[in-house]
Amino acid sequence: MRPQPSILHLDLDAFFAAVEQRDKPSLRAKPVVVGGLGPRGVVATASYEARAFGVRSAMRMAEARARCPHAAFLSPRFTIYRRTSRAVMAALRELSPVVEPLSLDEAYVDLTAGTIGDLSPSAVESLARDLKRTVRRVTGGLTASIGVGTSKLIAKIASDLRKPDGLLVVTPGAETELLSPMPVSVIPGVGPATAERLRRMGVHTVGDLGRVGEEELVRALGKAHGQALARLARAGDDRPVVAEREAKSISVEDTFDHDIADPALLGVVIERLASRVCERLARERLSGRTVTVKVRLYDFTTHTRSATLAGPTDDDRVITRLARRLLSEVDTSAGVRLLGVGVSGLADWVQEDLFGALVDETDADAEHADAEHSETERVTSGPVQTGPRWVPGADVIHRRYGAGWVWGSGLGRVTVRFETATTGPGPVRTFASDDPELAPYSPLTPHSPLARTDPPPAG
DNA sequence: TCTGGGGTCCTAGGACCC
DNA sequence: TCTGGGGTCCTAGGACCC
Repeated sequence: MRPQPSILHLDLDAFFAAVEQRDKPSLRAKPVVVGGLGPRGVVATASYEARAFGVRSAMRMAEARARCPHAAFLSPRFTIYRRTSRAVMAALRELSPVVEPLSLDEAYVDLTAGTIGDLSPSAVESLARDLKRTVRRVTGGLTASIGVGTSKLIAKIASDLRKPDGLLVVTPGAETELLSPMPVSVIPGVGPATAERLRRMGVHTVGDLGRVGEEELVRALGKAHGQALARLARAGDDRPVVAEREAKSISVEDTFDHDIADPALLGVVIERLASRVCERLARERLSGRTVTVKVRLYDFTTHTRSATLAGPTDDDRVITRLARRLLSEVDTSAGVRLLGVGVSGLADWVQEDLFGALVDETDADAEHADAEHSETERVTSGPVQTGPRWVPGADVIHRRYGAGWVWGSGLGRVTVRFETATTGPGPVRTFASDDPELAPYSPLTPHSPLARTDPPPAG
């Protein structure tokens, strides 16, 4: 536990709906519901005026319409929300560089990392008041709720307690008193399933939870969850605020207005989803090793199928082909409600089509290449850079495969094909990962013709 | 016409290696 | 050949969050 209330949690009130009300004055003080407008849409955010009619996040849109027919129903404009969110996050970074966004409308700030000298409760409260004014200014009028305390748990619960447009600083030492009468569901991580299990153990409040032994919680909820809850229940939370967490996966999914059973149509859809994932990979200069297909059937049962390549890729053809194969492993004949494609095992390189040659049906060495990248073969220990590239000034395309060698780990092999535009594919050669002949092609070698593929910046 | 879309983290079993 | 433990990786599913 920290000695001072130095963790701040900020939450923008009814964020999506508030942005819409800001941009469309006619909607101000009126019920606004933002979410999917299709037959299977759900509510993303309801303005407080709509909440008065019982409209809630994650509620089916049909039900929201029934409860509040006169509300404005809007589909989300994420580009605008992102822009507004960036302005708020920038304002938070003025307080302290250690800002951990949890979503577009929420973030933690570690005030000890900033230049604020006085972290007494009264000083922090006045700082938070200023911050609310700043948020209002940089967002064009949006309100935020702020909680401050000695831990993430306390700060988050505190910001919830005074919503909307609220502010609560929890004095050090007052944490247990605040928490113990509250229902266990206030603890982030205690959802319906956990709450039900706890209820059956006779645990309703955080106070009850604090009286249960850790061993019993671990037995009931598993090691990680049990241990975490045992600590949190006693307000023992020393989790740090972590700025700049790297993405672990990228995914795209679509729920269809009507179930799809036609295999040809499903094939088209999976290709489109794979392409969208690849666009995002390219935009964020990432590539990944594991492709996952998600299939939600007509009855809401959900299945995933995944496969891991020997090395990372962002190649549309490779990902699409794999996604199609994974989809074929699921029985979709009774109708599919949702399809998704995701990529994980992300590598932080500008990646090109690893194993791209495999999808080239005219590839004379396809068989060889297939053996080379057998999906069960484990060769990669780190990011690799691969793919066909033009070498400036030379009439040659190099394709490189393999793994580990970029880091000199010696775990993998590297296969290089030399092709020329006039003679077509040349022989494939396999090198040991540490073969000095490869050095000129390493992305880590300065001036390597293969090190970068993007054009130099203009001007 | 019940139940979005984007994520994170955990668990459990099996493969595989030492 | 058997037993066995530890560690890591992979896969599938589930809980949870906003």
